[in-house]
Amino acid sequence: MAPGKAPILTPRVDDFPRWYQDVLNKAELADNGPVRGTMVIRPYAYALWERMVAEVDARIKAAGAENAYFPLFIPESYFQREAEHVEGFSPELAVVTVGGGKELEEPVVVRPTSETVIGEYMAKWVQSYRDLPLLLNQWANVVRWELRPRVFLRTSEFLWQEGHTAHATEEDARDYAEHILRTVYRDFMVEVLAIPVLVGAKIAQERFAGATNTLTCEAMMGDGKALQMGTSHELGQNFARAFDVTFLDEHGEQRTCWTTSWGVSTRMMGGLIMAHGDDDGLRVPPRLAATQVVVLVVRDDDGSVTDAAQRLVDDLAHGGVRARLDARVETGFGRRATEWELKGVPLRVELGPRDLAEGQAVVARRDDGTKSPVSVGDLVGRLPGLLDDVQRSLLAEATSRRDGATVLVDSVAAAAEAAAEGFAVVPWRLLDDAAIDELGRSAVTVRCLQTPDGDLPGDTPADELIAVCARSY
RNA sequence: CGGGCUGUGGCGCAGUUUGGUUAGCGCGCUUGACUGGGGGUCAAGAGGUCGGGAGUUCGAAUCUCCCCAGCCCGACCA
Repeated sequence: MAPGKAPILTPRVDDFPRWYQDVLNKAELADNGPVRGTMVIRPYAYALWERMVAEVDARIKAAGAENAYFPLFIPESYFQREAEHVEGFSPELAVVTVGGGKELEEPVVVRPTSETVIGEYMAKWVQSYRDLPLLLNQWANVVRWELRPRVFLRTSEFLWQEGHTAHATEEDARDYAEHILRTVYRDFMVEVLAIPVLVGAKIAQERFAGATNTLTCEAMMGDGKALQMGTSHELGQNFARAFDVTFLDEHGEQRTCWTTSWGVSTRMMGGLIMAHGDDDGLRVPPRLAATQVVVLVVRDDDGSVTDAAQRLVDDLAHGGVRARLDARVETGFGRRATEWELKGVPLRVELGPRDLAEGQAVVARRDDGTKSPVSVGDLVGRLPGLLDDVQRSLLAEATSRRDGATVLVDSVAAAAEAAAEGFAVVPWRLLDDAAIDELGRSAVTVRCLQTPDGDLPGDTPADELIAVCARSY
């Protein structure tokens, strides 16, 4: 940005939430919906979401689950069947009481999550141990009425994927919940989103309503606060009992299933923005980017530059690069460059008459802002490698920022202080209920429990675990 | 639910205290010219039930009353 010019976005250090809002607007990502707490996802953001869906969906399928679709409307009575589930969700339910102009005999809940309906059908479909495991997933919208909405992070309606599985044994269910967390969620977040995430278990107070164990992927945002990016739950036999999901085992014994559920949502869009965004806007990691390279025609007097740029885009596309042409020469160069930076396109190729005469183009990296000339003939060969560099550098930057803002402490007071700026890691045995209350007074919560080497707790004794504490979204 | 604040072109705001001709400004938008390697310059335009209703007044964005919406803080929360 030219010195002396007013910044396009509120600088992050001045007001991070304001910056976030500015990015949503200026990068044309989303608008608020007409009903409080709802959002409109604009095309550029939706294209990113579609990329997330494609990547996550492929991993879910690789984990053996199949897609299905269950209804948006759920009989209210279903929610009554699992005590903790009702208690947890009733404050945020949207309930339909009128249909077709008539008062409904039984009110209908707009799904906040689908354990209950899916449980009902699992009970029908699972009869024998041969039907297990039953591995289902659905892509859907859900509604949870929110009092403090924030676009992408907490909205009353959001898009997500919810997996629901039934297993013959507790061990099998536990393994699968862990498998999803590691090979679907963590892998996607680290490898595609370039966001380093901590895997861990939620403490009892933070568990999903009705779960026996909740596993989580926690990321650190640019302001040091934590964001829960995805969760995978062991539901024990709570829902299986409530919905009578049972089977005959190989010995002819009637047994109750063990179920899991797991989800990631459009909240990841918020995570993407806040983990990688800088004062110039969004920075999209290349593996996620719907547009990896924008070829920008700087100026064109006779059409020759645009022709060359179009050929380049075609060649890149043939080489498997998601490239896009910007030949809007009637719009100033600076404006267009700024626009693509706001949108975080990883690489920008600038092509003008001057370049064309010299047989080169200028390649600008969004991650570090550097520009370098590359001969036109080399572009198709070199850009894929550059995209890999950008991908790596975004992950490296996010990782070192997180590690730099993570402090090991050995007292509750020190944890509260450290968590004001980032993550505080404290021995779990130091945190009794009173300590958790004390942290809460500084808006600090236990984000997850881990083994000392940063893995899921598994069977590790509780007094050997560490607690990651932070403020959170 | 309690306390505080705000509603004025698409967005952000001034004007309200002390009522007074035609309601301004920045950004954005449209058209044109010159431009063009970082939101370029100049010119000409479009766009308004001043949140809604009632009242006071010769006259209301401005004063009074009622209502609505949103924001912040508290309380409550996967």
